[in-house]
Amino acid sequence: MTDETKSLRDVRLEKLAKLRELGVDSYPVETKRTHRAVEVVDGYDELEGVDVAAAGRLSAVRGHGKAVFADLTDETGKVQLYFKKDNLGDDFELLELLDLGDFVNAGGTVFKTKTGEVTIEVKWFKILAKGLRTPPVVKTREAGDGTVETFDEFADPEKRYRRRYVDMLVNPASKKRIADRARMTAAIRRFMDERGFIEIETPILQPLYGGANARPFTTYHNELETDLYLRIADELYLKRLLVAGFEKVYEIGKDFRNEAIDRTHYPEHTLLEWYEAYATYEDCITMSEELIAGLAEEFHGTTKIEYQGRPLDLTPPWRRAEVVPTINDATGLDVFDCSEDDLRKAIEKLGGETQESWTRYKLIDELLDLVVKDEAWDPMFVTGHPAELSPLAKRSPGDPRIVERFELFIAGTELANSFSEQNDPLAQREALEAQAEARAAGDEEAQTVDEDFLTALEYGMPPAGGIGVGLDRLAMILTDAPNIREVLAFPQLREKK
RNA sequence: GAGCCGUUAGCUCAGUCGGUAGAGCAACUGCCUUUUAAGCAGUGGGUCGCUGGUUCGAUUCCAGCACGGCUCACCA
Repeated sequence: MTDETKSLRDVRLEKLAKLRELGVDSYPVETKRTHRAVEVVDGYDELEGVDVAAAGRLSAVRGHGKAVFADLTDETGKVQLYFKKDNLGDDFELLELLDLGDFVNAGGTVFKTKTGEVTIEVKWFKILAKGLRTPPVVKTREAGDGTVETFDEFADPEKRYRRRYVDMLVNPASKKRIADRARMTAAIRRFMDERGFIEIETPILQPLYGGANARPFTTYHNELETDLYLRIADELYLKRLLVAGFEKVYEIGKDFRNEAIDRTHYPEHTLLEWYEAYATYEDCITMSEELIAGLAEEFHGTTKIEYQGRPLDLTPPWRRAEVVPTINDATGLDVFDCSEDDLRKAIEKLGGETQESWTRYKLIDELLDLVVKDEAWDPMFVTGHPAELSPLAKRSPGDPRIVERFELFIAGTELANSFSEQNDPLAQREALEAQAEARAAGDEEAQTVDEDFLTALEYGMPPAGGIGVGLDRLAMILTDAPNIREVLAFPQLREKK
């Protein structure tokens, strides 16, 4: 804490002490509240002349000698309070001991000022909670055309993220994003539930991690005396539920990947996964179009939205691009019938870089990025990945070199990944053992062999379509957030030393 | 991990071609009983991110470090 903070804080501590001397409890238990702020404003026609009581924070104070105007802000918005010495007598002096940010309970008669603002003429008030810190004072002015000009916005990203409660307190847009995200999650659950899916929670602490290629967080359970991993995907457990006899399951939860943070990546990210028996990845295409287009309609009233100043058309059906033909067209190669050297040259020609250790399939993956993903803005399904890139997917009946899979790209980032799920226990074992080999050869992100999962498959898993959808990124698109941190309530920053 | 940029009052920002800093809002004092970025008058508040170097003198120049932002790499 700096000295300056202390001095502002000291002033408030002194006021708190004075209140105590006067016998005022600055943190009382009881609140009397009949209306929320915006209910008073919107209900003016019925409430004119009626006594109401509101509670909230003092967000502005405008003194006029023997009268004071103040804004009282609660979760709904703000209502103006009018304190008059004539009405309040000695209590009027207590206003001196209130500060911006204090929680206050006030009751009185609803009226409209000369300038037409709905206001409560206060007859009584009491402090509900004294604040010791001065909140940043952000002021706004509404122009005639409805645009809002903001002064001294609390804008430093570091300060905003480190004290997110202050950010959300003084920046309505920050708070709205978080609330919109919650609405989005609720809408998704409704969407899934309406279609007969049930949400089942699967383990976050896992003895083995799988279902994706990523480095995990490791932890230790004292009583079991064993290392455990924080899950990197829900996939393998949700598929066990298909074995168990559930036909439509989903889960919304956090996955943990021990990786760097950037604009679209965060180590604990929220994923929606669903699995539907007797469906294929084609069904997942339809359903993801319906889900996301429906959310756009719900949030924006249209599927033609804007993201970061650029039009984004979410109207289904969405474009599709097949991996192999697209790469072949762009490079003039046949990716299944050319040398690794050709692939490397093609990558360099497209402005990419390669690493010595990369396998053929990693090279193809890189080409995929360069050729397909970078141009994807409006939604695009990238389908038909080489089988070696997708150990948990079923091979395409028409071409065993590729799988029944899509990745969905929107606004330049991957939003979903889906396959017709591999349910052949022997083929699955083979694919996972190939992963384990790659792992032994140094690929830290290759998957491991989960014997219990393979055993489950041997009991029989129905054919199924499955998908994982990145909900942080979906929230970014729906709330026009430039950075993943904006859709997280409390993003992590490096500790200040 | 790399490159570029940033860090000055509670908040938003100026500024010092090197002589220990300013504004608005917030705070404090006074005036003001329909204001709303209320107004008017006045006051206080800063080891200029940290540590070193150069210098008579560093917040300013240089280096290192910390934290952050953007871009790239990695990745969903």
